Amino acid sequence: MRSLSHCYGSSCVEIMIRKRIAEVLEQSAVQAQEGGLIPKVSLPDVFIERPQNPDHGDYAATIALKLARAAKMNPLEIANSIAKFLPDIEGVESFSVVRPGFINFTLSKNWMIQQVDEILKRDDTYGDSSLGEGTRVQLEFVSVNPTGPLHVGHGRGAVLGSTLANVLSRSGYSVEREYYVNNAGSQMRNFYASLYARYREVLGLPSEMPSDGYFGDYVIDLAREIANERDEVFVGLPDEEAIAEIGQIGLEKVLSSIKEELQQLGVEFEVWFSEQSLYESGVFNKIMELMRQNGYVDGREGAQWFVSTELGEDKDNVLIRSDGMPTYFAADIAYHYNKFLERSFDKVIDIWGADHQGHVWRMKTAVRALGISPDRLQILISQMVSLRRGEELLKVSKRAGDIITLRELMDEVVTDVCRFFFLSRSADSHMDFDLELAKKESMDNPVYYVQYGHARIAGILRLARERGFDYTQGDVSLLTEDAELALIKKLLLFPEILEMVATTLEPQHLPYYAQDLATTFHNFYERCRVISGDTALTSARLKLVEATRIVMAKTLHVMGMKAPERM
RNA sequence: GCGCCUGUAGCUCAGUGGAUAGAGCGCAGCCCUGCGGAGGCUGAGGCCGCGGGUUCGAGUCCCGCCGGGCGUGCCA
Repeated sequence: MRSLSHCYGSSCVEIMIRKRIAEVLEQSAVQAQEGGLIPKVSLPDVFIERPQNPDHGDYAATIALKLARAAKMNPLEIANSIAKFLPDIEGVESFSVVRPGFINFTLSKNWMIQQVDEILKRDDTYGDSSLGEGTRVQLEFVSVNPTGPLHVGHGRGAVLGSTLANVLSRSGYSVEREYYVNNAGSQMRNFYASLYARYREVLGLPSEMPSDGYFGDYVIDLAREIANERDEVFVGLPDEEAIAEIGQIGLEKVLSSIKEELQQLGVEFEVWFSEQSLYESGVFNKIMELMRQNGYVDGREGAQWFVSTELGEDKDNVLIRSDGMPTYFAADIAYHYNKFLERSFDKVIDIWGADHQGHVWRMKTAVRALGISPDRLQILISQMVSLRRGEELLKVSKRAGDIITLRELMDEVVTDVCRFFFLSRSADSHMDFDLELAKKESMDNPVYYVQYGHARIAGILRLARERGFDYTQGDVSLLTEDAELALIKKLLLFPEILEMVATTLEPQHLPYYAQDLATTFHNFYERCRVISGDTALTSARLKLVEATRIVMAKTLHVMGMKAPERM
């Protein structure tokens, strides 16, 4: 099969027939225009959809319907005109023009069946694409202040980010994952002071917590830990010095426990970027100067303001407080300057929690003020997570006393289930995480349903090996049952799912696909005996089973989950 | 008040402007002489919050209202 897209990799071949259909349709539409059958209006993006109704074929094009208005023609007539120029397409058996103007395509069964061999050949690169054409994209996520433990909402963002990183790197993007460590702001100072106060308290010395300090119990635990390890070495120091030193130790401890938890959740980063370094490297001063030169900085009330109203924002924002301390926002501007102009990422994706919503617009405005196209910055907001257990509904709030930490969640729920559940909801939606369902190790739990599918497949392949079957020469054309074809069709959908996730940055399609694939496989399994006395048929079916294993394992792996051989 | 998100089956949620709106759980049934029953099949259950609009076509886009969440600091 010939490749339709620019490939920069070695063994990159596109299996996506959908792309081919779109391309051919566009050409035919142009030809119809040149032949005078359709007025020469500008063509809409050719979108090929998957009809829900099998009577409508495997793919459907709506280009004629979309053209109708501009062309001032009956869409059916347009569709017929385009259809006149449609050449034969490999893999497409037939097409038909249907009222009110759809062009429906039906794939050739024979072609579809042959794709099983194609998948086996591709193995775990099946579904990879060159969509991104090597675009360098930075994915920044989690980036929680190291002032305390992660909560479940952070876990959601972490899973979202790591999954998108997997998908994008499979789709021809060069991806770098980064955690921005806010180790410089006033919140950190506040945390250090709180920790120091607790430390003195642990040692029975007079102490005073900052009024807006961190009152969580974990600070006391941390202080106790430090007191145990370091005894009373900080007692003799002047307060400022002691706070700085003990703060540094606290920061490292919190950070390493954050790292550990994320690792347990299957989330890793190439870069841990220090906010402090923005000041040390001079980028911060540089962007302040730049913004000043461009006339976006104004001093009033003792502070330095970003005059974002000049750029259409509804209010100005403080960059440097009247006490001389830069705001988080100002540091973030320097950080984004660093991302775009010093490290030259083509594209930056930030994943923030819903509580940072108000920051989105001004960040985009600031990027614009630096002369960078805001289109290169994409900010995803992951909404709140609520936990429930039966009737008990607990909201997760940083401010409230009863924080539910990611640690607590992971103590109860295994990683794969956490990941699958977090991924199953679109980032835009607030989610209810049902602990009861998550902990069930039964068919009620979709995670086990999917993984069971994989284990079942592994079991069949294991048995085949034990019985000495060599299916490498199997003839896939023996796969003619409806259940077999349905399974093959589902496998052919996989590259489209990956492309959709890479394009929309909405990974919830993955768990849904995984369930769908598992269901289709189980159905096939019920109807088609794989290992039987018919050696030829067995070999053919083993090929299909192996192809299914490849796709199912990959779907799970992209989601950061295990594909178990046994359960 | 203003900004962002959200409202789809009893519950939790999918649904790239298209043709008859889906899944899981729950509910009512059915299917084990053979590869993993942690399975398969069937059924009931919907004014897609409400009202306008755009469009050949709206769960999807726009406006208004109602309900829920988050934000709205010289916090991050």
